Amino acid sequence: MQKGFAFSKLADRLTSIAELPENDLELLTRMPSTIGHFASRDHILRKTDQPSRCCVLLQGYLCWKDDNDGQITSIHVPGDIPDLHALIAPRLEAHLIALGPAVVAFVPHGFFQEITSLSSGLSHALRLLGIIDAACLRNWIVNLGSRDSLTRVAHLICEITMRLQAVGLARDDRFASPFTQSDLASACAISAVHANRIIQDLRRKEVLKWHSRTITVSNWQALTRLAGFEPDYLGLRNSAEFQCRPLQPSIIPSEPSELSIPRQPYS
Amino acid sequence: MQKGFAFSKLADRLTSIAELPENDLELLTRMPSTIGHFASRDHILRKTDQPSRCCVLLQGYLCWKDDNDGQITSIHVPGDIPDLHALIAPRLEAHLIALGPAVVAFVPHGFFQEITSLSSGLSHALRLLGIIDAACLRNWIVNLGSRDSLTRVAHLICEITMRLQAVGLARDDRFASPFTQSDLASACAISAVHANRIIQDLRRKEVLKWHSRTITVSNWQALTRLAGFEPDYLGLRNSAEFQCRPLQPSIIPSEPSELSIPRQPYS
DNA sequence: CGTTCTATTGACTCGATTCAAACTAAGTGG
DNA sequence: CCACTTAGTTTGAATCGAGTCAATAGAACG
Repeated sequence: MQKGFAFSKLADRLTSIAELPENDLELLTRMPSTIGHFASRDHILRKTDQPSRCCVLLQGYLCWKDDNDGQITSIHVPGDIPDLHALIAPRLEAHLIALGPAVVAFVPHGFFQEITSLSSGLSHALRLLGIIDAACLRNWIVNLGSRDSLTRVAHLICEITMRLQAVGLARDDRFASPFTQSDLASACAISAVHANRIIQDLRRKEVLKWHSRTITVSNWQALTRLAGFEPDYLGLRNSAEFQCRPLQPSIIPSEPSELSIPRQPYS
Repeated sequence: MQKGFAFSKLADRLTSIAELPENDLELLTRMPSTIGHFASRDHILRKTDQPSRCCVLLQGYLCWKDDNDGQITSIHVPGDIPDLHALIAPRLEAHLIALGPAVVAFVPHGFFQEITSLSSGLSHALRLLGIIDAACLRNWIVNLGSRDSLTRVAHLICEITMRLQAVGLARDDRFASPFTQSDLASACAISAVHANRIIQDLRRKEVLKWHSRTITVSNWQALTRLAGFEPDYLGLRNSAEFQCRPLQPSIIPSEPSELSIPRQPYS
């Protein structure tokens, strides 16, 4: 992993939602971090932990999973800081778990407190990050509450795709899906059996392919229409760039990029 | 409405989640506000608004309601600031609507920015407010995702009861319920018909009464057990006080208090 | 090369929705 | 103060989406 990768993934994420001057990016480069590699299902944080560091996700996926009934309440992609709120409220409400192999940069709380006091721009961007997380939760409530299971799954895939693209991944509408259909089911609050049937349905409708731990969105327009996906809530500055992309993603049949499918030094 | 009521409701709420020194409370007394009275179903904020003031709820209930499918994503009780996030991100994702008659104090964004810079304690408390809101959303995702409809309704009533009590209302386990069964259904993502059957079931189980726009929790223990209610996520400093209350709330058959059932100057 | 995890399929069951109708309470205006 | 209107609640019957159970097929892993 190249030097400075930890900070640059976070910088990608922050600039996707807020304009940051050079000064602020310069501040980010000083981010101290310890890199952690995790295998699928590993616990990054347990409900009982009282962390003094934040997790900046660099590769792979993490999720918050409810202790009691295994409901996944949010899924995180590279650049996210799933436990940013622990800066203010040290109590955790769920487990933070790796969905597939993941690389995490642990950054001391103190660093964020420092840059918050040094730069109003970064302070604003970090708060925005928290607010957008909440907006995602609200959107997910609408999904679970008001949409049928086909729509839910389609919507989740839309969201993940766009969030990956916001940090420079999945540019060709392909991305690693190391999570299982059961994981998907836990997120969408449906049974694993039903999740499987939904995915088959999406395949039959020719909007996506899901093979060998890779999802390929073959018809973005149809998928978003099916999902009723309106990405405003993601708060992306340049979301139009993705929405209005050409139908055929790329002519060159590229391999899934290095960044979307993490090399697996742990397997 | 007595002078200073606006600030004191917010003070009640903030002290329910954080310890605040006298200085900070003194700062709150200077809160400038414009009082607004709303009838049931009134829109306090529309999705398209770009407010420059926050809403501090003084009496009644507000909810965020999704534009497209009417899903209620959160319910707010007196002391709450439903649109606190608009301080950072001016874009709204839903409508803010009155569930029953409501009284709101509009407070300029500038005031919160000011007290945030003046007092680290208030800054912390306000951020905590936002984080607890998010924790409620997460909890609600678990509810919609993993629990059956009886449990959902029971859980919502538990949550509202405890949040009211945190700001000094519903002390006797009774509170105004000006919302309709359809509102409840929109929150719990069930049909209105089914909501009605659930409520009848809860009545039959003798855990609550719902008559003449008032809900009476007649068996708190049974209701929380039924709901699997674990109120940690509400972040209340003194939640044990409520959890361990005696089974029989109060001997004196009191009228619902003035504060829980707003007088209705608009009818 | 067997073990284990994941994906797939079919049959049955059940919770919840929908539709429709009746009933009740709460305004509104003559 | 009563007739009329409207909003909300209650009930029953038919239907459907999704869950559960159970068994098999396939992929990944040590």
